[in-house]
Order: sequence, then C-alpha cells, then structure tokens
Amino acid sequence: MPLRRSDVLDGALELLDEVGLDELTTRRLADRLGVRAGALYWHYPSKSALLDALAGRIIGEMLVEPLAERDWAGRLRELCHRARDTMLAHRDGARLVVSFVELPPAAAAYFGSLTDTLRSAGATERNAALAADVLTSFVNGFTLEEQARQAHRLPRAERDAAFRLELDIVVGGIAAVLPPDGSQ
Amino acid sequence: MPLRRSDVLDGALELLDEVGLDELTTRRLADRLGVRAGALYWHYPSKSALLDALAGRIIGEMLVEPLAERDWAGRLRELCHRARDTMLAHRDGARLVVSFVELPPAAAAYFGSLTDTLRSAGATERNAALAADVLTSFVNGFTLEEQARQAHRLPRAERDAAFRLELDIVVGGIAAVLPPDGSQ
DNA sequence: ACCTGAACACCGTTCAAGT
DNA sequence: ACCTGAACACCGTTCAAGT
Repeated sequence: MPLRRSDVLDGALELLDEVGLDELTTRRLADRLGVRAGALYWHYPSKSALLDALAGRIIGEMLVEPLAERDWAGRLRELCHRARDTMLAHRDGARLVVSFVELPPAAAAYFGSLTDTLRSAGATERNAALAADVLTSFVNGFTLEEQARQAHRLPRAERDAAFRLELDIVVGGIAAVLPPDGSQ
Repeated sequence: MPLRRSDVLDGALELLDEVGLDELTTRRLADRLGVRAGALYWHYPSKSALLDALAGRIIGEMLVEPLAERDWAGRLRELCHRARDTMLAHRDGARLVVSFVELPPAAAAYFGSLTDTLRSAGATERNAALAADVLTSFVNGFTLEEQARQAHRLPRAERDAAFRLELDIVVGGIAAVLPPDGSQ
C-alpha cells in the first residue's frame, strides 16, 4: 500500500513530538515511513511546504472544540488559552507555528474567530484586526519564549498563572478600545 | 594579525545582514574572514554560542541611546519602539533575537530597563515583571511575524501605524494595573 | 596562541530509472 | 502512480598537526 499525503503528515507530527524540530529531517522521516528521502518529494514539493502543512495541522487543533458560549472577553481568553495549550502540547510547537512561509488556512480561520468575536463586541473592522493582532502577537511571543527556555524554568502551574494574569492585562487594554457594554 | 573574538562577531553581523540567518554558515563566515571553518571553534565553542553573542550584540543596540526623560508610559513606548526598530534593522533580526539559548546580558539589561520604568510608576515587583513580560512578548511576536512575511505586505508606514496603535492598547492595559497617577 | 587539513556524520534536493 | 539509487552541493564539528 503506497504512502498517502496524510501518512507523511502523520509521520511528521509523530517525529516532531519525539525528536523536535531540529531533528525532524527528511531522511529521518523517510526512515520512519519505510521509504527513501527522495520519495517525500512526490508528496510535498519541499520540506518547507511539509512544515507549513504541519503548522496548519497543529493550528487546526485550536478550533476542534466548539467555543463555549460566553461574553466576548471570555471567548477571546479561551481562544488564547487554546493557542498556547496547543503549541505547548507539541515539541517546538510555538517555533513551528510562527515560522510558516505560506499562511495555512487554519491560521486564517483562527484569526477569523478572533475578529468575529471582536466584531460581535462592537469593534470596528479596523479595531477588530488590530486587537486580534495584539492577541496573537502576545500569545506567540509568550509561548515561544516559554517553550524555548523551558529547561531552567518555573513549574507549569506558575507559568499558567503568569499567562492568565498577563492575558488579563492585554484583554483589559482591548476592552478600553471597544464600545462600553459590548453589544453581545 | 590573528583574528580576535570581536572580528568574528563583526563578520557574523555583516554576513547576517547580507545573506540572512539561514545562509549564515560557519563555512561562509570563515571564507569572509579568510580562515577555515574549524578556526572559528577556537573563538567560540559552537555556532549556537556565536549566534547567542550576535543576538546579544543586536539587543545591545536597543540601549545605546540614553532614554529621554518622559513619563513612564512614554519610556515604555520608546523602549518597545527601539526593540522593534533594532530587530527590523537587521536581516532576520527578530528570529535571531528570540532564539538565543543562553540569555545574553544585554537581554537582561533591556528587561531591567522595562521593570525599572514600571517600578518608577508605582508597580509592585510582581506586576513590573508581568507587565515587562507582556511588552516583550507582544513586541517579539509582532516583529517576528512582520519580518517573516514582509514580502507580500504593507508599506513600512502602515506597519508603523499599526504597531503604534497596538502598542497603545497594550500600554493601556498595563496602566490599568498601576496605581492611578503614577508616582513619577 | 591561533590555524590548517582532513575527516566524520550528516543535510535538502534532483532525477533518471525502475515497477 | 509511486518509489529507488545515486548523486550534487552542501552542513556543524573535531582534532592531530603545523607555525
């Protein structure tokens, strides 16, 4: 039974979690799939395209669960917590997610759920885009740093607490830019 | 005249700006310095250590000018603008700066000038650390994204405007967590 | 003290040729 | 349609040996 595109992606995700992004090489992946490295180029045009697909797949995990109904601030916070949790759930997840070359559709969908929520709170189109950008920049920057220097660091519970408080600061700043008493 | 450590670092910074982080290889750098690749290992124990030193050097540029006297919010904004401007001034600057392995002293100094400013505004030790972390996470996340996908993107002036507005949102959120009418 | 020469164990990618 | 075999042009790193 020949390899399918999705088999390659599955193998890449498993290999990522086992060995990390730096050791995720085409030759190692080929070995795991029982194939020679060149064979991967039948399924993906380049390693970069494969990594983009992998980033898209991980980002997609952030939106599998439906968003629990809450006020807009609660929805924003939930989306941000999911982003961090999902990146932390995969080895080098943050580095992979911030380094795609072509925007994966899942990334656009995630960003869209942020702007949807912000518009439902009465934000203008412009402010929704700016606020969504603030949130993704903050979450990506936070998680990247956290995951990169995880070694000599605080226990998970303390990092969770810091993230929660810092996210509150950011969401507070966004609230000040929305109409008082959001429309939803 | 033999190579000094600082010559290696100078050459690495020039090469970074010319070819970018992915093409900054030990062999290319050695070529430019008129030496064989192995010779670099007399000056730095590894490529990773050299890149850390390079990141430290770039971060150091953020603090060369003395901070103009202003209110705390103005100082925070100036520090954040400097961080972004400095990263954008070097090819792949953001990616390099967020990827150090050992914290460069300059990074600690930069973070310290954020927390100093926040404490001067009456923040508790804890809140100063959290707020400084919010700012660096946001600026790093923003600039990383901006620099990575600069190709099909907005002109610099529009990116500057977006950064300014988004930074205002973040600083606004921080203000809400400080005592009213900051002590300085 | 500082560097060369040469090797080791890898990379991503291409492509004719096989089945 | 899917893959092999083999090559090409590279990597970072080590280390005896040179000066």
